[in-house]
Amino acid sequence: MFKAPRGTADILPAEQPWWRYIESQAAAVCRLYGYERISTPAFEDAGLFARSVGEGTDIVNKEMYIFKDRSDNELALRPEGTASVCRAYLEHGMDNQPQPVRMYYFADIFRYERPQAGRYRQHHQFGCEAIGEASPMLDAEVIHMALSFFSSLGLTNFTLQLNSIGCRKCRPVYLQELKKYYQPLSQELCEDCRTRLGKNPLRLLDCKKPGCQRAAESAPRSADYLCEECSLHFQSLKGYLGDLGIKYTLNHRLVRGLDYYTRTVFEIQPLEGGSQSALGGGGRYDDLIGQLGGKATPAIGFATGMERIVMNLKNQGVEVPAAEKPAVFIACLGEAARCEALKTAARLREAGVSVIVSAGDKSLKAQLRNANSAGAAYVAIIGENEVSAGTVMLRNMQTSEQQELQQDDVISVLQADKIK
RNA sequence: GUGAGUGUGGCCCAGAGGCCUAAGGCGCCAGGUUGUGGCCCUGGAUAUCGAGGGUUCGAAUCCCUCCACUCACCCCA
Repeated sequence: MFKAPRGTADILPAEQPWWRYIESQAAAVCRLYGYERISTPAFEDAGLFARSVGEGTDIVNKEMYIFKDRSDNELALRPEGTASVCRAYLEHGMDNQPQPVRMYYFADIFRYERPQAGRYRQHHQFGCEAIGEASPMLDAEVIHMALSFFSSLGLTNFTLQLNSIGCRKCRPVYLQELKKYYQPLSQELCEDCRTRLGKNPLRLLDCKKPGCQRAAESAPRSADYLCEECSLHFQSLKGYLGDLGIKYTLNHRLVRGLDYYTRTVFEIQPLEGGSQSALGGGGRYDDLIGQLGGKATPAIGFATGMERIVMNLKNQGVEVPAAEKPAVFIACLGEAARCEALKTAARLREAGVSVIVSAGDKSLKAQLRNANSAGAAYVAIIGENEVSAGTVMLRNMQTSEQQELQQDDVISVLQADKIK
């Protein structure tokens, strides 16, 4: 027997209400903020991710699904969403549109990792990007949007972690300081961190090993080394957030694992969370479009993992709208009735009524049982009597009342009961 | 990649060497008189006890190998 590949999951009908709920809330929030949907391919030129996410990151190093197609193109299933949106921005000359261009997406994301709670090899992200404007207003907008999305879902108990990691100008200075600080401590660091010290010192800060944690405590903070512009940007962002009544926690150890981030980085974490805590995260990536061959174009984005949202909704006992039940279940007895059932169903559906037709050859009792477990509001019974009279027996499953009706009267009864 | 735990019908699970030709619950199917659901009652189907090998007179139960899943680390959504 075949099984879904490791780290992938079927989202069964019973799970769909959560997904529908999340998707519709997301789309509603995006409408409120003027973001338009974009869909990009599930795979791209592998180089796109190597160049944007960064050669030194775990995502590119060990988590990408890379493959060659039959023409020897090196492709990768997307390990994140931002790179593709930026590629599309450039490819379609969106820099000619009024800036910033605001877009959102739902995307399947693929990363070759060992699965565990809240982590999958294929997962789904909802994200948004605002490309073409450097103002901290936009940072505030994206953060506000992310938070109001979670609130609109009914999630409480999460925090906003905020940091600024500077830009091309000031970050090198900071990294020097960081190295200077860590060098003498290198004996106390874990093996990974010792290599990070040379390759990607920012990552030293979010190592969870106790020794490294201690070292990180009193490490220099990026926010203290920002250049004039970055500092101003960060100050105004904090000001805007304050004005909007958004509470945040400054977290100098929040650095994020993708290389393209500049200035603002943020993460949203549930208060009582397992280890895969991040509900969502994002930040500014002012150099990325340039790195991909466009002109210098500032941008900021945010993404959230839908599986983790579902997890949190369940943990917090949030109720989501139930799946719609069929309005009418048609039960039929005998060959002549079967034909009549199909015709009746067609008529009802034309009127916009949802109908399940009982198929096969079951007893009326069995058909009613099926109707009950389908949650149908009404059952239309068509047997020999009804066929010859040209009627149906319409049974209200709630009240157990039933009446024999002319075909044409069925719809008006349903409408009177506001059933669709 | 590393470490730990688990693997019994569609699902939850009992079972700890012979009483297991594997229990129970949920679900599914059928019946409880002729064309009527939800509750209740009765009956039924569905398990080569993850796979392979070994120990033993005898293994779901012990040992080995493999596989899968879960959780954790790394990192993140």
